[in-house]
Amino acid sequence: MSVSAIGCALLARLSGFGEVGKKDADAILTVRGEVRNVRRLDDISRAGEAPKFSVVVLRGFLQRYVTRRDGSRQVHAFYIPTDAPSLETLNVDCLDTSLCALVNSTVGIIPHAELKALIRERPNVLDLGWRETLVQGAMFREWLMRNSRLTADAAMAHLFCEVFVRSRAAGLVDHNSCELPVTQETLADALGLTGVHVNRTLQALRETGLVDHKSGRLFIHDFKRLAGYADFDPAYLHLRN
Amino acid sequence: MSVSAIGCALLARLSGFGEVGKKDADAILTVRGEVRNVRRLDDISRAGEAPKFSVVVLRGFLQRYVTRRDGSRQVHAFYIPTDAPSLETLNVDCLDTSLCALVNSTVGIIPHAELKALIRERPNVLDLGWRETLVQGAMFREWLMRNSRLTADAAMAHLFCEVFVRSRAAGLVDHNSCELPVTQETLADALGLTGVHVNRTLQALRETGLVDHKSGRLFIHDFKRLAGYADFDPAYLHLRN
DNA sequence: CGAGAATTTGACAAGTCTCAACACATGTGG
DNA sequence: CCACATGTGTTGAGACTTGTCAAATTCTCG
Repeated sequence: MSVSAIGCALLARLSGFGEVGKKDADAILTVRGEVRNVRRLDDISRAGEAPKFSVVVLRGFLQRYVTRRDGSRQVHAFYIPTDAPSLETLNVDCLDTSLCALVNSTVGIIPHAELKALIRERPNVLDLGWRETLVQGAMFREWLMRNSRLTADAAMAHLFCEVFVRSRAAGLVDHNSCELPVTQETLADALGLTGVHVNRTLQALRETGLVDHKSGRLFIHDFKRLAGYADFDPAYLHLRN
Repeated sequence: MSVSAIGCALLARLSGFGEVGKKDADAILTVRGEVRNVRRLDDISRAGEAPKFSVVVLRGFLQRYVTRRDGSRQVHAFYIPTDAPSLETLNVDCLDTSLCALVNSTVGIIPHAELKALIRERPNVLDLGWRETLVQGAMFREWLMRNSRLTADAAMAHLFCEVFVRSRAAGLVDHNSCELPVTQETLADALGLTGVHVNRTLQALRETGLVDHKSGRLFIHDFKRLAGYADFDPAYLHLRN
């Protein structure tokens, strides 16, 4: 059995929120797929297309987004290594969102045919895929709450908490900081704000001393108080432990 | 074979966005479950609980929501007859949202044990459940965009379009109107606005002559122009035809 | 070093919220 | 049938948050 990097990332993700049996794990680990490098701002898939593959992030940082007719943009999710942004597209005819890299990244491309073969062999994997979709749904709901109910400063703090907790779960936190390689403009697209207002809000958060974001990195100086500031509760991420 | 009302609704829902094979359909139709009447504002399940059953709406109107510590509320979705709000809870340990009725309603309660038996017998049903979860995810994303990017009037028009299109797909539209039995306060909880502002916004929409909402019913006088007003594109609902 | 991108700043406009009061409908008990 | 309580819808005035626009500054990278 030859273990692939893609299989490795996929297994890390799927076992993040549920027990994965030995045989299923072995099958997942041998997923072949194709490793692809994507450059910053390259689209991996586009709204309107028919999906032909699913994606696992191996390195870098992606976002899922839509561009509206008037040019404004809404970011729906950020994806860090081991995330599987489009597992669910296996079941859909036409994509309604786009996926792009926010920094040069490496992704695993898993053709739907291969995914289907894996599921045929190990039906439990279907459960895991469903569960992954469901957890992403919970995250969308939290983003909805965040952008609808929180003021700009609390919303930004809340988003920072999410990125930090998910990075920690993926083993990507170094001391008290993690990657968040986005511009303030992108942050604005995620939070439903303006670039200008994000700038001012970030300055305000900076002054609290709880958190900072610079040169594409997030520095959490006091997670507990930041979580309190944002009323952040990680339950919706459905992480184990 | 004895066809149940619950099975009927479930099949209507699942076949709404994908072909369902004959044998699968037959199996779904015989789902037993339990028919339950719930009164207005009764919770069917609550955030924090461990889920034990899934739900199909047979009659009435439900919402999925969270209440925040400060008392504010975010509605994540409205559910009309044939919707299956919590199919996906089959795979989750702890609910992160609550489900309640907004008018006296009748729901089908399907114990997880029975659902699991159905899936064991007809594995394709798993696919359908996954797909249902995925479509709901697409809806959450659209709600996120709506509340983040649209002004109050466009957002309200957009929500009205969604309710109307989904009601039409479920065969619940009478001439040019459908049920939307919610107070302005509830509308505010869904749109991320204040009750007061919803009131004023609704008046503004009323004056356009495109749409009205009164005594729990939505009247669409000119769907096409309303959709234009809100830049509404139903693709995200993934309805067939 | 230069060019383009990203961040920062200021002044002002617009959208939405807050609070408080009032109007209207509904249903209940007397 | 009335009196009343309650929930819902409506209105007004003023405050606050966020957006808009335009320019200046700093950063990044070839």
